[in-house]
Amino acid sequence: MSVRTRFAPSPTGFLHIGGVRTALFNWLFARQLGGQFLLRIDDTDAGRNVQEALQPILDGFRWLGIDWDEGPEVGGPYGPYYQSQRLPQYQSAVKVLLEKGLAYRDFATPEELKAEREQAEKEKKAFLYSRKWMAETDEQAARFAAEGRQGVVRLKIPREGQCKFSDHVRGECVFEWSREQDHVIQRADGTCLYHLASVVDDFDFKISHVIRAEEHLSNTPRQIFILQGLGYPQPEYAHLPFVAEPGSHNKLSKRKIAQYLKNPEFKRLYDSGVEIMTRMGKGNLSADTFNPVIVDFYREVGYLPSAILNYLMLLGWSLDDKTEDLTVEEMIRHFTLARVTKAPASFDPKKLWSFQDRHMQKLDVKKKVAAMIPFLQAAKLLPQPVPCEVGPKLTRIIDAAGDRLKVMGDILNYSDFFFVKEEDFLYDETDFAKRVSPPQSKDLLEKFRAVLAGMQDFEVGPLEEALKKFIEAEHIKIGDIVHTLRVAVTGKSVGPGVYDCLALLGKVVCLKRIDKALAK
RNA sequence: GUCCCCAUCGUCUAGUGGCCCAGGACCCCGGGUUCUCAGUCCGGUAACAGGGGUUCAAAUCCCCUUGGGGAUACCA
Repeated sequence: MSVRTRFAPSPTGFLHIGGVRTALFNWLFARQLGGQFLLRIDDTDAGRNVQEALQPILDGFRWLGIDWDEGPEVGGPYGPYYQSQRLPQYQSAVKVLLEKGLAYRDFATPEELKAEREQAEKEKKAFLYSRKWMAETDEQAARFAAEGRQGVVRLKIPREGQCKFSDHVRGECVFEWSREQDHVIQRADGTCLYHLASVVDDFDFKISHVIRAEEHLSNTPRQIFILQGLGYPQPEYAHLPFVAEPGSHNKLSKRKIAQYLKNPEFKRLYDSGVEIMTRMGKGNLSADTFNPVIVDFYREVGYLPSAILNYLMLLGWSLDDKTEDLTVEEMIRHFTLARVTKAPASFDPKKLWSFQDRHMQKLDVKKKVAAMIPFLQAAKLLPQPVPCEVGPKLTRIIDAAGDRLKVMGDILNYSDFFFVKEEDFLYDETDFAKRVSPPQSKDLLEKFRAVLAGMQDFEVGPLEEALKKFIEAEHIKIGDIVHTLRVAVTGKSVGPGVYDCLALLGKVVCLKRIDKALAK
């Protein structure tokens, strides 16, 4: 039988980082074994705008390179893949269970149930429904209905014995049937509940391995009861520990974003993203849709999908005692359920940052150029379409900026002065006051301007040579002139090497800006 | 409350009875290199939750305690 795994997002409007980790493990597992990975949409209670709320999730997966063989937008032989469109399948499964006596119609009111529950609590006993309003025959049902009661369908869970199953992460699991409730599988209005739907879907989609978050571990017995009742084969199970909040073992939640922003490291990551967005004129952001718990954040700011995947993979999984960096191909090759950790792992923004850093360092310049152009365009530093001479120039700029570019959006921090029109060129006032304003700085700048003006070959090598000669002649240290020079031509004190800046700016622009600085 | 799961540096982890007075990575702290920043190089701090067993030997096995999480919904 071929390996088939699935991930079942509900259309919430955004892709959560913890969900990606679960999806990633499913995807890696299927890809390694040459199987299929599919997406099923849990939209049973979402109502309208499903498509709208689903789009960011699909976009997120596509951006990350997690592709699905069956599901929304790609279809597949076992569809529909939306739970909201599968009610007939669920209802016929309920009918089978009813016919086999493995489920029953129940007419208890919520109040009656609540009373039983409270009674059990008072006696410090585990609650177990008395089945007082259980209708096993049509007559009983009719009698209850005549009283105006609404009927639901419940599972008739055995009250003795054990449910045993094996889990790839947890090992052998044993649960007492007597601890299970007679869970409702169908509401009075005929709609069905998650556990039933999930089991039916997994069977219809021929899912071989159910790889999901550990919160479903204790739901597994009731699902096994359903699938056995339906005569389905049992899939393999693997329950993954969840991704926890930064610095705690609580499950990472999209609702607690405000709280996470109080974490300094999380905040820093967030702020760096906001800064880049602001430069692109997208500054008015809501933390509900733009923050480091949501995948869109990383796409917008220009992270590398491979870095995120690499980080997420090592959250609850390891290859050995030293391997950290893996390409996507290596992830697929090495992944194994047996090496998944049992304890929850907390999300560490700084560590993610360090993966991004290393993946970026290994990335080919050509790819950086292609990826950074849209950022420059969004910040209105480059026109659309891009003039052909920009390619080589941008390549040199990116080379010069080197490892300073941590994310694609960083190009805006290191290259604006290369692209800005002369009339829009501005100085950072603090840097200018410190590095250019002092009279001795201006003197040196003026003298060095003359040297630059006399140069023919305005390239890195000759520029460096000229500057070295200059400091020797003036009996100064390199630091006495280089900072002044940098601020004069780039407007700020931080950036690529000065010789690179000078050469890339070109003689005309450099002289113009030095004059502007001297006149200021 | 009841049932189930989990527990190694601040964080992610290696460790499946002797190779571990516990290894790697991130962070942090020193120092070298460099025109700034970034990077890079060298070095450092830092953990087996606690208590009982079992064993010649325990981070590793067992029990208890503690702490955290999950399930107990006509949520998914």
